[in-house]
Amino acid sequence: MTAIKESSTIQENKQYALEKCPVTFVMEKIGGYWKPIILYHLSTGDKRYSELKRAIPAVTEKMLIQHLKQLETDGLVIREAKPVVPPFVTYSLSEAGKGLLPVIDAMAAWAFKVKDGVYTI
Amino acid sequence: MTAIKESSTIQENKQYALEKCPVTFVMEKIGGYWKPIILYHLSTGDKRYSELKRAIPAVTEKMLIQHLKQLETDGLVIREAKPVVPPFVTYSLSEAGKGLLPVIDAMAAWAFKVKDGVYTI
DNA sequence: CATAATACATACTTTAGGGTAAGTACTTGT
DNA sequence: ACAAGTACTTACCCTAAAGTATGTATTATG
Repeated sequence: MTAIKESSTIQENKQYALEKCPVTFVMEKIGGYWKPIILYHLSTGDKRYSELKRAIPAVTEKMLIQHLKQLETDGLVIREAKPVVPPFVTYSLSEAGKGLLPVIDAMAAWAFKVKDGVYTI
Repeated sequence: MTAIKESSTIQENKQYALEKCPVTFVMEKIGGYWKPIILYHLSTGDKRYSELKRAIPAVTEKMLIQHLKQLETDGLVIREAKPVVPPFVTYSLSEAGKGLLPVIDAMAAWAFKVKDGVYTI
């Protein structure tokens, strides 16, 4: 249990995020490098833990499970475990998680436009 | 100039991002805590540096200027400086930057839905 | 009996990013 | 002569996040 320094700008900010700036609020939930990528891979349907691992080879197991737990805690993904051995766990998007798909889709659309040279960056 | 360790998963990943995952590619450009917030504040029109500072009180000057420079380098914002004293510098979205507005808008729309209780998270 | 498969957990180390504080340049106003 | 305003810059420190490596439970299978 690592104590959080109260004077961290970002941490203090998080308390008031929704009131102050909607984008800040979203960044609390899906900020960080891996979360949007996980959501993107779940957007095409339920995935087992091991399927996500294969779909995102660059992520370490620690990061994957950590972010899945956070996304679950934040109510964006749903974890379902069948009581079998070996374990069978699937992750899927909740309604709130599905509500974020326009964000993910807009990201993908922009990336493809860049790829196609629509924008010169 | 701080050397980047080659063995960082995220750093290595960045080389191949666009090929592998469009969302990863976008996260390279607007990932991090402050960038989407900056874009959000620029979405309503050009802003002077000092206006941005006032609009985002929680950000430190170092972070603000650092991210503005990165966004400029990435071709998402345009910096225009009038050669006057005191300095008069305005930041605005480039075409590519404007292309990201659907992403920002989708974020804001989701946040307001959460606020209105459309989703239970 | 040992290995494989799945879905994690945990201890420890490293690093990238963020925070603090101070300084710079140039001119106008008092 | 000194402060005030604007848009930065730079040096140093600290922490949160990410990476590495190993361990756990359970059962089927050779």
